[in-house]
Amino acid sequence: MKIITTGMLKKERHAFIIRQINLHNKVLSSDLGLQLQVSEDTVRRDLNELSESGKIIKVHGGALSKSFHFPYEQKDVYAQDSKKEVARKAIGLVSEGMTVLTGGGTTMLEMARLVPDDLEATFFTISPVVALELSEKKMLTVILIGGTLNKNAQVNMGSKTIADLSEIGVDLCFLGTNGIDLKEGITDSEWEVLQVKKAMIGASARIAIMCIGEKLNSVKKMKVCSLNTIDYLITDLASNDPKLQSYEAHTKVI
Amino acid sequence: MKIITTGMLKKERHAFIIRQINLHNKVLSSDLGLQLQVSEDTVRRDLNELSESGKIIKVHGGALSKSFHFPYEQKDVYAQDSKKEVARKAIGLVSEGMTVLTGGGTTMLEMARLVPDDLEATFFTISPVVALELSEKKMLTVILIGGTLNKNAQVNMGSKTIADLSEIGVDLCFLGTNGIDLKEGITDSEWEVLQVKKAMIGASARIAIMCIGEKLNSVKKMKVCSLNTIDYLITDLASNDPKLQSYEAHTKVI
DNA sequence: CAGGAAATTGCAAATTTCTGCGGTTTTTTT
DNA sequence: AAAAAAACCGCAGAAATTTGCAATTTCCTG
Repeated sequence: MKIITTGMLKKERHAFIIRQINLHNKVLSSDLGLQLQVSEDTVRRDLNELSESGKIIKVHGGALSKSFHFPYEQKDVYAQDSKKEVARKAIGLVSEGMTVLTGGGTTMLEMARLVPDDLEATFFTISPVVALELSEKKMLTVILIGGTLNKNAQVNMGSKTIADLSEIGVDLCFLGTNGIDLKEGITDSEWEVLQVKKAMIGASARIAIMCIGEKLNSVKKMKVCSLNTIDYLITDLASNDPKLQSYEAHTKVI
Repeated sequence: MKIITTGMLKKERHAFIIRQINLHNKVLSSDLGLQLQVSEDTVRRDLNELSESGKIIKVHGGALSKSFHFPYEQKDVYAQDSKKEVARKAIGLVSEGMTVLTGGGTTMLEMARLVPDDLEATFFTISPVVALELSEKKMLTVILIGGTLNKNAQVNMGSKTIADLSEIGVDLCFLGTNGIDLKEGITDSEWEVLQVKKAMIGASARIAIMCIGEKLNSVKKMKVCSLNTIDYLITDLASNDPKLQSYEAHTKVI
């Protein structure tokens, strides 16, 4: 990635660094030196200041996100990258002026982070976390669908959420899922989640399912909708991946 | 870009600077000196004034937009200790089984943190931040009132929020305020905020106002309600503080 | 409209902050 | 253990800011 910046104020550099860290979970002093067009000493001084005020964690070679958890196992990191890739592809579907509805979860959060700063659009969401992240983007209108906050999923659920969803209409809805299968379509294991997802589907003209490749061909207890209801299937896999071939008959694979 | 200006009054220069900042998110002292045809010393004095009145953020080399902020940065909390004391007193009003409604802001967030882990109660809130904090408490039911997320206040506002508030009824409502005065009662400076606060008051059997002592006897542009509407006034001051005496005729001072 | 107080502005000197560089130390890699 | 990479340290020049002060302008008031 090449980012050219000139004549930044120190505070701006700090903000830039924080953004880079939020985006990639880490930064290298050498990269920042090039991107910010300053010496690595200056970068290190910046990192020191940010570190002393507790915004980042400085390590040899650069810095890490404060919320960065050291990889417990390789798979976690791998999934993280996969989700970022899914998010990156997903945000490509959103264009100027659209009205979008999103659920919660880490993939949605990643997507919220990747919304371009100059995009003017309206985002409905049932996730307070996603809403707060989206509120960083100046040009967005963010509407939080209320309801009973589910402590595990950290999204709003329940009859109020369902009722409110039934009153809106959006262009595109992003949904995550744990169960997706050729025959059973989209499935879920929790009844409450199921109800909300159905309501979200009902509120949207087009539906995009986001899931990492390893979730393909797994079936949960209850059916959300069939594959034909889905307009886009967004995964981290390459579009020519054989695992995706059989899905292409039912939906647009991205 | 070349902008030629001559013979501007200070007020005009200030307006010009604010415009430039709104446009570009930052200004350089040196640029402004040229654009305004005044010495950089004058520019710096202007920036100092604008900074002191909280319109901009002055940094070495120029100034940044007030809305310039780091993603995730916890803004320096002003008078944090006082607010914690207010929060500590406030949470004492909540008892088992109650239904409570709260607004947003740092004081409310402090209160959310202080909710006992074993308290079983229902909290309605218009603040996603407070909601997420409350969701840490296992025994609470947390209901987030939806609406359009206000980027500055980080609370939900707008007609949807008002409508939803009109449909609920709670035992106790916690409200923060910037303006409280014996004669004018509770006042606020933003119309949208005013509407929401009125709706919150309408939804609750009892009203508790939370504010730090220094806010006492200040008046803003628009009236929320009179002091008699208020059931509790919670401040960080000792209950025998002379500043509080005159309020005791209208409301219970804590 | 004259006169004077108060506010404003530019200038220069003193001070502080910022930044890159060379030399040295520490950490990591080979 | 040696080599390489990254950090650290201190310094000096550049840039920005502060401060005091004098000159000027603005704003009242009679």
